[in-house]
Amino acid sequence: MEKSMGRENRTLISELTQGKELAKQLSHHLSPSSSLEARQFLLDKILSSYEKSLSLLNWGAWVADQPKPTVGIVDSTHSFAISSPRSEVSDQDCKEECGRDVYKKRKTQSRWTEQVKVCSGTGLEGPLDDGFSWRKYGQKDILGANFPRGYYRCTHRHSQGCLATKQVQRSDEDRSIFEVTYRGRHTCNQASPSPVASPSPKNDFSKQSKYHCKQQQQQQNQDKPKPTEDIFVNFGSDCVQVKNEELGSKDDIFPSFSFPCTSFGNGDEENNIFTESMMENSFLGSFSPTFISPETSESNYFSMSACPLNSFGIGYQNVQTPESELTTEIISAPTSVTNSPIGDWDISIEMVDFDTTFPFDNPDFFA
DNA sequence: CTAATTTGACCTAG
DNA sequence: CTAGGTCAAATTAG
Repeated sequence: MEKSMGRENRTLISELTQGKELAKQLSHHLSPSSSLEARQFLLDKILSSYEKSLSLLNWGAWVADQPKPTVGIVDSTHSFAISSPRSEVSDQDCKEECGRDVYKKRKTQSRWTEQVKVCSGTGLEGPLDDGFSWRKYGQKDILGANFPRGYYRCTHRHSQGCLATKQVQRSDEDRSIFEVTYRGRHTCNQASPSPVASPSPKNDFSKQSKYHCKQQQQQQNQDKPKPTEDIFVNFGSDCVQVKNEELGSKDDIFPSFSFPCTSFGNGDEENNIFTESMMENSFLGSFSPTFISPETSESNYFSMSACPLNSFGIGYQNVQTPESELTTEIISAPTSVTNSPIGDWDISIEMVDFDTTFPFDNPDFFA
């Protein structure tokens, strides 16, 4: 256990350090003479670093019961976690017995939205698989939306009382955009949430091999008869955007994260073993840490940290939220990444204790 | 056979 | 009252 923690810490430090240096690089490029691309590139890298770091903090620190008030994201995340700490847990208990109580709690549950864009355009789209087993329990036509919304809950709801649920809906006009809203956290012990390392036993898609399998259940529209075959989507061009939202609160605006999993540049690599399974464990603040087994968590860390890595800024375009209707109150600060990221991330930076003493020349990075 | 999905009824919040 | 979310019986898939 400590081993993984150590590794994690190192990764964290490494990421932060990198972010710091990148920021310095960026400062060099602030002069108008610098190329915009260079700046974009740096920005993207910085964001990626922070994102990764934050995620690590989320899991590692929190599980270890260490309410680090570090960064904005963490903070905001944390807040929803505590917004209904025991209610979620007790709910599950009560749920079985009290039955209809669910409706009430619905409101208090933390949730966050992940926007998945599949740029493949091959016609076969499917939401990314987050590594958990979901079971569809409902579908609803949503007002103003052309596509129905699918409701999923964790398969282990009964066996382990896992309350995690998610909703999947795809954008009206942009069929390539899926909005996945997660609710609650997984309290179950899933075999191997990270398909990257080990494919889940039940879904053994050998054809999807090394790539992260997105054998997501078909949460589809009725035009598609049976997408069972391959919902395999071309990864090279997936973009995932994650938004955190706390119900009712708007001050913890944490801008959406963009994970340009675009393999960009180097053509088709298999390098992009990305998954969008990151947010899974972000909200465990309120749950007993026991539900995560060391090994499980470890693999989680892995898949998560793998994601934003190759985000080279150049080919990057922010998958901004379709101005249409992104469900409720999704924080609309999507352009932050390209437009004014620093501003939004400002808090993060200072809280992380940016070391301003570092000399402005780092040979390490840049080009 | 078991497990997952479908689908309309039901329930709640706004 | 309406829209969104969930339940649960019926159906389908593995």
